[in-house]
This record gives sequence, C-alpha cells and structure tokens, in this order.
Amino acid sequence: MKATIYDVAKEAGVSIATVSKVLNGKGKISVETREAILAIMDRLDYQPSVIASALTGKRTFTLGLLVPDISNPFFSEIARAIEDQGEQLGYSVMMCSTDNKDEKVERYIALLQQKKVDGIIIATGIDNKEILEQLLSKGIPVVLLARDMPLVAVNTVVVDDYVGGCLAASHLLELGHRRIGIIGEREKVRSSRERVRGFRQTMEEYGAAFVPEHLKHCDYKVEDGKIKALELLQADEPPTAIFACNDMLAVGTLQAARELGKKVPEDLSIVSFDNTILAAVTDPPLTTVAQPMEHMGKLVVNLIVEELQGTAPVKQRTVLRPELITRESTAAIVS
Amino acid sequence: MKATIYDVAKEAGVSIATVSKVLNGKGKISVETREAILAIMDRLDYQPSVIASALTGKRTFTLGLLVPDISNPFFSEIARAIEDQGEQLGYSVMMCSTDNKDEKVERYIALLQQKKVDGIIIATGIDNKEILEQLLSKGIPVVLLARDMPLVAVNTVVVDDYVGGCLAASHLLELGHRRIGIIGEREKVRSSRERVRGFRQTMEEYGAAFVPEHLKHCDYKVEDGKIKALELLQADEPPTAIFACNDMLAVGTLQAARELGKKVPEDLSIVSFDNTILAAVTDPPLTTVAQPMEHMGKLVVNLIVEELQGTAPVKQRTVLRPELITRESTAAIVS
DNA sequence: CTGAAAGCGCTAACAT
DNA sequence: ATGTTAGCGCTTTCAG
Repeated sequence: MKATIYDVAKEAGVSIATVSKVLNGKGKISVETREAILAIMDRLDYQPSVIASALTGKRTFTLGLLVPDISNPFFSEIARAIEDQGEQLGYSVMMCSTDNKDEKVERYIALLQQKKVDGIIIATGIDNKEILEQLLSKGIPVVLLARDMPLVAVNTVVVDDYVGGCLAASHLLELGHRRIGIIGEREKVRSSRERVRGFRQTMEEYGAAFVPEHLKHCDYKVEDGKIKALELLQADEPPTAIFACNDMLAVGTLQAARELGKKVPEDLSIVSFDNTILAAVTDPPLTTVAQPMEHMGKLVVNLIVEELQGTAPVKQRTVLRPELITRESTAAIVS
Repeated sequence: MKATIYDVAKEAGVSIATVSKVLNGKGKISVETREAILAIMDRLDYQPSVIASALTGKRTFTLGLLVPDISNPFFSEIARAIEDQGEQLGYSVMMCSTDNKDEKVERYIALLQQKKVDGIIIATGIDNKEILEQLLSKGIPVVLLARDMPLVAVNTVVVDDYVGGCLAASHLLELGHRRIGIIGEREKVRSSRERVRGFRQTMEEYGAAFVPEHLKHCDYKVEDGKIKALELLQADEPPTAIFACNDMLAVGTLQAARELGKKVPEDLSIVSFDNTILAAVTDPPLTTVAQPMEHMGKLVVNLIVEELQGTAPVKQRTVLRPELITRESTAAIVS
C-alpha cells in the first residue's frame, strides 16, 4: 500500500503531528528531525493525500473550467493558458464542456462543488443569471472569462469587444469599404452584440449607411457562418466586405466566397475575431481582431487564486485591449 | 454551511448509517424511511462530499488525461469525446498538457496520484518506459490512447497507423503519382513511423521507387511542416504529391506550396492524417486519413471504467481502422 | 430494518 | 521542540 503519514512517523520515531509540521513548514522543528523526516519521506516515496488534507478544510488545488466546447480552438487555446498558469501555482484543472446549455452548466457546477474544487472559471454563457448568483452566494471563488454579466458582482476578465468591433470596422472603412456585411452570434451572446455595436458605431462615424439586411445572426460554427455568408453574398447588392464575429464564422464565410467563385480579398474582404489557429491556417490567412488568450488565462488563474487566499481585494473587472492583426483577407476596394 | 450527512440524519431522526445506506442503495431500508430521507436530502440541498467518500476508499470519479497539448485540435477533439463519455458515466476529467516532456509527465502523474484519480488516460508520448511501468505496478488503471508501447502490458486504443499509411499511399498511387514526398514526425514517434512504413510498403507494391531524400522528419507543428515542405518542393525533381503525417504538417505543406506559387491539387497533391477541423477548413480542404476520434474517446473511457470496476478482462489492445476521406487536395496527375 | 462505532489520512489547537 | 487528541464527512462491519 501507499505510505501514509503514520508510516513516516513510525519510521522516524516521531508523532504524526511532527511529520505534518515539516510537511507544511509550520511550527518549530529542529533541523535534525526535519532532515531525518524528509529523508524518510522520500525513501518511502511518501505522497501526502490531497484528499485527506482537503477533508480537514484545506484546499483541493483543483479548479473547474466551464467552456462551451473544449474542442473549439478558441477555448482549447484558452484552456491551455489556464492549465499552464495553474500548473505554475500547483493547481489542476477539470474541464467541463457545456454546449452553452444551462442544464449542463448546473450539472457541472454541482459536480464541481461535490468535488470541492477551490474555484470555478466560467467561460461559457449562462442564460439564467440565478445559477451564477446562487453559486456566488456559496462563497466559492468564481471568475468570469470572456463572458460578462456586468450586473453581477463577480470578478471578470474580458476583452474589450466594443473596441474590437471598432478596430475591425475602421480597418475596413479605411480600405474604402462601405457596403459591409456582419455575421454575429445569436443575439443573446453579449460579446458578439458588443462587437457588432462597436462595428456599427464606427460605420456611422465614417458615414457608412447601415443596412439592416446586412446584419445576420446565427450559431457559432463554420457551417452556420457559411449559410449566412451565402445569404449576404447572393443578395442584389452584395457587400464588398464581411465582418465575422469569430474565426469559425469567418472560415464559413471564406467557404461561401469560394463556392460563389469570389476571390478573397479581391472580390470580398473578410475580418474576423479571436485569432485562433484557424485564422492563421486559412487561405488567405485572416485579418482578425486578436484576443490575448495567453494573458487572459494567466490573469484569470491569478485572480481566482488570490481570491481564495483571501488576499483578493474588491471584485474587479479587467478589460483587455484587443489588437488588429492584419493578414491577407482584406484589401482596399477598387472602384 | 453545507449540509452534511449528520444534518440529514438528525433532521430525519435516524442514524448517519441509515442515511449512508439510502445514499448508496445498500442494505435494507423500509420504503417509508427511505422516502423520508430522500425528501429531507433535497429539502436541505444535500450534496454528498466526494472527498469524504473517497477517503474511505471509494472512487473519486475523476480521470486524468495526459496529452501533449490540449490546444492542438487533434487532442482537444479527443478530449471532448472523452469528457462526454466520462460525463455519461459520472466522471470528471483533469487535463494535463505535457509538451511531450517526460519531466512534465512525471510531475502530472504524481499529482494525479495525490489527488487519487481513479484512472489515467495517456495520450502523450513517453520516452522512458519505466515511468509507465512504475505507474502500472501501483495498480492504477491506465489506458494508452493513440500511442502505444506493445511491450508493456497495458490497455491500449489506437488507430491502425500502418493501414492508414497504406490507404494514403494507394490513393495517391492510383491517381498516378510516383514521386511522392513524406513528412513525418520525429523518428521516435511510433505512430508516425508506422504511417510512413505503411506508406512506403504500398509504394513498393506499386513499383514506385522510394527516394530517401523525399522523406523528412520534424516536430509536429505547422511551421515545421512548412519548412520541410519547402525543402521538398525546392529540390531538383520535386515530388508531385506529399503525404503529411498529421493535419498540422499538411497545413504547413499547403502554405509552402502557396509560397512557391504551386497550385493544390493541380501542381501538388496533399494527403494528411487525423481529420481534425483543420483538414476541413483549409483551401482546398484536405484529403485525409480520418481517425475515429469520437469512438476512440468513448472506448477509452469505457475501458478504464471497466478496469476500475474489476469487470475488466485481460489487457487488451484495440486497433481501430482509419478511413480515407477524399476532399480536394488530391487529383490525378497529368502527364 | 436500523444504529453504534471504528476508521480513512491529515490538520490544528492545546499540552507537555 | 514535539506529542495528544479531536475532528473533517463518509462507509462499513457488527450488533441489536
């Protein structure tokens, strides 16, 4: 069997309390006994049980991560960043793909609580605000990532979607585009709404007319984007540029353009959002508004760990600035 | 505070043993008390502590998943499949990205043991076989996924890489290609070696000469593939087709071709392996040897859970058949 | 059918 | 500087 604290204590001829103390670097222990105990620990290949320690009220050193879908590149890239920072600080992360279904969110949250995770990172949409509030009321550290609910008092890390939208728009407008299509996620997705809002706002500032028919909403997958892009491009006066609210939708747009024999960027410019691996891999590579995913992951872990150490100050909302990455899917309009 | 088993016992006027029994459906409990207890449980919103239960020797209902990099689409897609099947069976999964470094593998394995996970799914390469053997000797259920070490007695789920290589080769050969380049991962990666072996074997059968200079090895990323593809394509007699051992390398190959002004598939055919989202998203979409990722994930979870229930028979090695998906990156050679 | 009690491995007062 | 002891929340004999 695995060695326990008792084995170490017996072997060292001391009490378990002493062993526990050297384990946690607490209390005063003479150098000799400490050394001796340490030696025995690794001779016995002793690994303290996180479970037992957690039962006495200590941490489990485990974080829960809720995302819509871990196989979506945006979230898997974020997950990697979170995992890395977690590992630095001694935390493991449990992944939970919710498919944006409240029902799954609830199931996972309940599960995570039973497993006594130290904190939960929520990067998935939640329709019912109460789920979140109830969770918060239990005092479990929670941080929202890439999704926010301004009315709820919770730590949040987001990118400035509005500014991102503006960035995308001014790029296109500077290139001379005026008839621009927009493909966003479903209306209820706040971040998408904000991106669109920034985009439209900027269009207005440039005096570009906003045509309601040029704004489409759909789910977040490639296929959805393709369908909407086809609609846009087959209209009477098709747009000369399209802003897709994420990389997947942009890929769909690219496919639609290809299907219609339109060249990108000659016949159609495309700007997307996120800058996942997808944006770098398409042909042409996509001009996109990049989210600093690595930084976001790091930040979110730090925040949650601070919160559970009690060193956390008041709730905060960190808004990161996105950045436009110019690649080859956009070009000046020729008229 | 959260309700404990004591709270519900007191509330129901019974002992905690009774509550425990209804919780686990063990022993004989009268219908009335069971009902009463159940009612109280949910009135108190009682959630049994997995931690406490684990301490008494029960399962933690948590699985560890070791992959090289969760942000690599192949692994994130597999992870999703594993997560889903795990959820079906009541298991959570902790993700661990190892970057294929033994040192990280060891750290993560130690951590997972301290957290008393019920089983570990290993989908990452391990150089030092002893790490695996040591783990197995502790009696922790382990399953290898997409990586195998035939000499070690461990449950394994893999795709038939050799056959996959054959499939890729015959497709290209049937299209008339004879000068074919191959880009594989580093030599030590078994699955890549097997794919190449199958590929070469089939070439021989078709009487296509194998040119040593046409075989390149590198890391698994897009950029690596691009570099090797450039070398291949800039040679005196460049190949008319390239087999890339995974989708990322194929993407790199696609980029190299574009950079050199070669059209795919007119000037160069490309076949890849995996069939991740990347293969569907490039232009042209890639002909690729698909791994049944969903099925693999399901299988691997079932295997490990069977093992932990003791219902597991002898160790087994499941070899799944890959399937060629023909898309637009390959075409008959015109001479 | 139900309960009392002994642990699981560890932490944290409180003594010594 | 080190040891004693009482839990943490649950499972599991073993009695009743």
